[in-house]
Amino acid sequence: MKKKVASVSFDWPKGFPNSPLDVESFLIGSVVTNVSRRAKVLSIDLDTGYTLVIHLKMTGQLVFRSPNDNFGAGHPNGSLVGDLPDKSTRVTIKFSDNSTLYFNDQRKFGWIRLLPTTEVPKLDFFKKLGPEPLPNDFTSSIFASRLERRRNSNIKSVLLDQTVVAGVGNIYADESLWGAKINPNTLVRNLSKPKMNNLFTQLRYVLNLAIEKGGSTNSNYVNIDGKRGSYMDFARVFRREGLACPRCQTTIQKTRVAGRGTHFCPNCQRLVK
DNA sequence: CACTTGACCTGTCCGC
DNA sequence: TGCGGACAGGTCAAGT
Repeated sequence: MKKKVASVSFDWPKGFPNSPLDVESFLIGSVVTNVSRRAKVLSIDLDTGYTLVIHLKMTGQLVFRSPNDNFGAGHPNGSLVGDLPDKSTRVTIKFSDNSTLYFNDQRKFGWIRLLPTTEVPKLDFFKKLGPEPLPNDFTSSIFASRLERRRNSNIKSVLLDQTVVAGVGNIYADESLWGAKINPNTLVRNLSKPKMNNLFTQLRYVLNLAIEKGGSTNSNYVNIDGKRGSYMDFARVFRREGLACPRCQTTIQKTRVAGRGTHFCPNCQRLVK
């Protein structure tokens, strides 16, 4: 159904950084023409030639409700998110059919920008962004050559580098390194070609599994219906420190690599120099 | 230039 | 029970 913006409210000036001052007059009356994703960024195109660009960061939520929806916590279809707006709601966009889009963000790291559609690809982030990992034209040799751009860094931080490959975050970095039996501290220059190929396969496996499971609700993440994702139930190392490695039963450890919590099996994922 | 660290924010958990 | 501090994850600015 056609979604036409009827009203916009936001309690939080930083929610629209670098956007036209009069966000409301730009948005009201505009009609959504397309919704897309690139890396961890969402884009909602409008028929006015403007686009809402959204990043949820860690605790952001984008939840859509129709007037008759009842997805509250006590409901059989219960979601992580109850009645909205709640105290983490930063932006509310109401449509002419009385449906509503809520942008919630507990920690306020996320943002929404309103930009001319033609300006979106010119954002520095998009210009530097690496390829999407899942399309068929992304091959293991392309992956390997992009890793080589940072030969002297540890593989964990390179996986997290959005200019190398788009969209890989902390959870799926740890999970794919476990799958490929690679220690997170391994320098890229010490990774053999077979290991890189293995990592390529494991990364795509983990991402596809996560999509199938609706993502990872480590804390706040929910889908557009406000429902949590279940990948964490299938995680093999992430947040499983102190538990047995599913492959060899060795106790999983947690350390810090690239400034992030990092989980690995000290037996399966030995450091190769 | 390549690479690492700190800031951004708030809620939760842990120890005293 | 209260309170301080560590911690969580994604990106960018600032530092080495």
